[in-house]
Amino acid sequence: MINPKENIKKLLATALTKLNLKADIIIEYPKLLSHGDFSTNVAMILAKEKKISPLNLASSIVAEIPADPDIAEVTAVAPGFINFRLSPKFLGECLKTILAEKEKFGRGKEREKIIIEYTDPNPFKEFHIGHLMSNTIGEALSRLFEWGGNEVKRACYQGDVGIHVASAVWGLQELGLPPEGATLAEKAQFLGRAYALGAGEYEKKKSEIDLLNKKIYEKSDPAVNAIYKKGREWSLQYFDTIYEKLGTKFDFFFFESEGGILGKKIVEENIGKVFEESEKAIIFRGEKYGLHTRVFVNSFGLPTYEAKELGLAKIKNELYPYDLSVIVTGNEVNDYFKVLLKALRLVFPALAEKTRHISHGMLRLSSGKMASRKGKIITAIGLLSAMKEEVLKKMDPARFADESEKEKIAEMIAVGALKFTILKRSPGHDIIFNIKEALSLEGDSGPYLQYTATRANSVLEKAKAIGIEAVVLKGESHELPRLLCRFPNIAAKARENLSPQIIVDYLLELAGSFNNFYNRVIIVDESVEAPYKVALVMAVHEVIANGLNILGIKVPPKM
RNA sequence: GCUCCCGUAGUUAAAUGGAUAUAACAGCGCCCUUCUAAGGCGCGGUUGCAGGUUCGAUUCCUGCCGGGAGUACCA
Repeated sequence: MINPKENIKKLLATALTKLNLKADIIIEYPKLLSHGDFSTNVAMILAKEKKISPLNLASSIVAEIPADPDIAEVTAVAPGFINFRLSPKFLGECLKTILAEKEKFGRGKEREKIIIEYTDPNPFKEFHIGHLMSNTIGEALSRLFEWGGNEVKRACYQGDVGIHVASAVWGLQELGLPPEGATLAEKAQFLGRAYALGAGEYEKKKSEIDLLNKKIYEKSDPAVNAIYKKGREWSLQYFDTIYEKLGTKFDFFFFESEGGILGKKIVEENIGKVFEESEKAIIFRGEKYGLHTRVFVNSFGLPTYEAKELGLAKIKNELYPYDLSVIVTGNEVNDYFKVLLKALRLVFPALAEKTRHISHGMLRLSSGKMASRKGKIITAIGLLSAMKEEVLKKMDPARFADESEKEKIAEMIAVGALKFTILKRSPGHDIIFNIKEALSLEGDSGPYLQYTATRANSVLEKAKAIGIEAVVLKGESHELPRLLCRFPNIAAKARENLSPQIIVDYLLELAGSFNNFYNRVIIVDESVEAPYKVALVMAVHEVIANGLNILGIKVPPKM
């Protein structure tokens, strides 16, 4: 199948050459499907330069566009758009392609090596809904890159040393260890309480906790080491159970304790060149570059996050020589990431060139910023089980073989609903998290898309039972095939913009169109149209499944 | 104080400088003897305010108002 977008670009270029015109051709989707399948504003751009009527120029260009079997109609419309309509022949071929390529339909042919760091929870602290955001976005981006044909390595960077850990260990010293026989989840919860206690007292007990921090780095106090080792182990084991639920498998786990040693060395080697000493600390003067000053090694001689990240960049590249390194974090660290990237650019220019920082918005509750140091947090697992409960209420037990199948599907739906809530926003903006709304499984939601897919699935099962096979008898320019054929270009666009939200928007439009069709038309019937209608449904099911796969959302067989 | 981000329907959000600003939720009214009603159909905007650039501004620029984040040893 020829990429229609590229084809149209070529046709336009031919026409422009004939008219002795030159321009960057941008092809976009018209706002309304009724306008056509593709459109360009190239005539309006050129008309501005030449100071002639855009609509007249558009008409002249249209007159020079060669006939093409894939294009049914080209029109010039006010104020100067040129609209293209795909031919039924092309749409028919496209449907055939979907049915032939199935779960590979829409994949790209890129060949980059990409490492993407995300989630980054801190041992000793709760895995909260903020980590869920990072995980969901990072996982979706990973899949998006993979969908493009790239080789992707997933990395998780965990802060196993630092003031937050010292605070938690201090809290454990106060509270004692959790009771024998506590479950992993209970232990994790206990650690969360210990951290909240330590963080809350930090102002008052600063010197104590700072000292503890130093001891943990140096592993100099056996009693502290023992507490630290246990807590770290519980946290990491607990995180593993969460990743399994979320469907993430990391290739690399990095720890601050590793990046710190190398990072500190790099910083020290560059004193005088990039960094300077000030008040017993080693700092980077960001003001020279319109940024602000940040401490890379503190006055205790311990590396801060900035130095650790510097070391990590090098470690990552040695382990896996990448073409692109993506780091996903919350946007509250945007400013210091700018400082960090500037410092990286001065120390390792080649690495900085290949590094991109992507931030997601902050997760906010109606009561304000979610602050784990105040203990006012919603854990990922807590939210997930609340959602699972809502899902179970809606499920009809008669549809499922047994409780375990029902449970399994309920979890797929709960995870899907959560991921969707995060991914439907365009990246970088804050999300006001309304628990009630997140629990709602109607309207634009993950379950809506999953439901649409299962609906399509049961139509297909019915057709199979009766013995109707999917056949693309013809092509037609109705909404559904036109939307379906957009998928490869939509996936490419989402990748270019690093924006899974583009996939979400598209899937909602496709699902809406299918559900409308489903309500209007009886698909499996005795008519001669039936094989074609079944083919359409099959293509819808395939494309929704492929799209949800990119988002990291599973498609339940029924619900 | 300074730097960055944001302000769109009652609410939450869409919209590479383009066509009639797009959805969902909440509200009202319809549609299950049909393949799953977690569905479908119908009914609403001074895009915070004031200027500017442009054939064209939610989008770019300036000022103001309002919200958030960062601003040297946390991340």
